[in-house]
Amino acid sequence: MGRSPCCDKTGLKKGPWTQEEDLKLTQYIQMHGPGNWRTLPEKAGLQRCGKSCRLRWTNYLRPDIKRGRFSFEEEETIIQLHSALGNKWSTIATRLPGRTDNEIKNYWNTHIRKRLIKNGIDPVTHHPRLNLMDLSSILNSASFNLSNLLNIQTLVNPQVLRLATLLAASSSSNQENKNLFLNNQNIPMIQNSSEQTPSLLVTNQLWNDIQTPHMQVNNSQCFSENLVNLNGETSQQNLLPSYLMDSSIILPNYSEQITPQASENSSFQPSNSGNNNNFDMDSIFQTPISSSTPLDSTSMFNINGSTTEDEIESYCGKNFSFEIPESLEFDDFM
DNA sequence: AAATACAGCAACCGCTGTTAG
DNA sequence: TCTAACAGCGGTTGCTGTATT
Repeated sequence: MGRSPCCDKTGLKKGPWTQEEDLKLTQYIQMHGPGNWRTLPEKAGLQRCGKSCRLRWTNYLRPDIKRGRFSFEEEETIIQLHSALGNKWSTIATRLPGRTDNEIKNYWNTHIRKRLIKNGIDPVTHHPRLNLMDLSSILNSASFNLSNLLNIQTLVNPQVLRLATLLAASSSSNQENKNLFLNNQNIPMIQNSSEQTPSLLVTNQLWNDIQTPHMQVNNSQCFSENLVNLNGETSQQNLLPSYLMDSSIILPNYSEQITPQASENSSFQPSNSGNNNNFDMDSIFQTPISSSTPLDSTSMFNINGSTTEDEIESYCGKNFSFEIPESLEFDDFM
């Protein structure tokens, strides 16, 4: 140990650089080249620590630095690389000539990240985000029997059911439920966020949404996008995470089955219209404005472990949250 | 016009890995 | 092999300009 920051030395200046300091540093490096940062300040006549000089040079004064607004191509590259690499800003910077890691990091945090969040995209995983109010706690309850839920597939939308089983398996300590889930659904367990395989989900639609944040998501079509991979190939895919997908499940056309009566009823309950196979997505994926129970961020299940209030609010948005009345008894379904 | 909130960004902090003596 | 300095990296802070009330 015993490594105290060089800036701890008394008499060394901190804070914003002046033009005079920039000039001194630039002139010195032009004559002697960068490096030897420890001795550089004294030789250059600067009351700065070497680290501060190095940062000033690498992030601002270097002649090959490109300043100004990020282009479409640059922003697209950042999103793609971040999707694959995560917060490896220095690595990302090597793919953007003239841009520093610090500049890219700042641009990500102040622009791209916010817009992704606003549009319901997790800036960490680059997947659409889901907030399932209280569902996980219900599924975690001791009285909850997963096998019963798995038997109501004719009543409930298969994808919703799938999500429910996923949550049950990922959050429950009940190994029996986990095994049951795996055997019935044949999809991988949700991964720890730190172990996630880097994903690449940059879409034309996403770019449009970033540019014009007015995304109106239809529940029945919000996950169908034109995907563009690094090779420039385009394909029609579902934006749901792979663990929520199952080619064996044929999704009904909800847009043709929604009835005004059902849409007005935001409670999670089966339709009484005779055909129980018809399930109203709107009745599930809606948080009624008139709800007397305000959304409680602490009760929202967050797959990706995001923490900030504004993110929670944004992700929940109007797109993908639903309310389950406290009075709901799953046994009533059976 | 003043106060406040917000956004953007430069700079700092602290940690880790590398290198030289 | 050990130690200290260097260099790099990612996260965070705080200043400044702008927008809003």
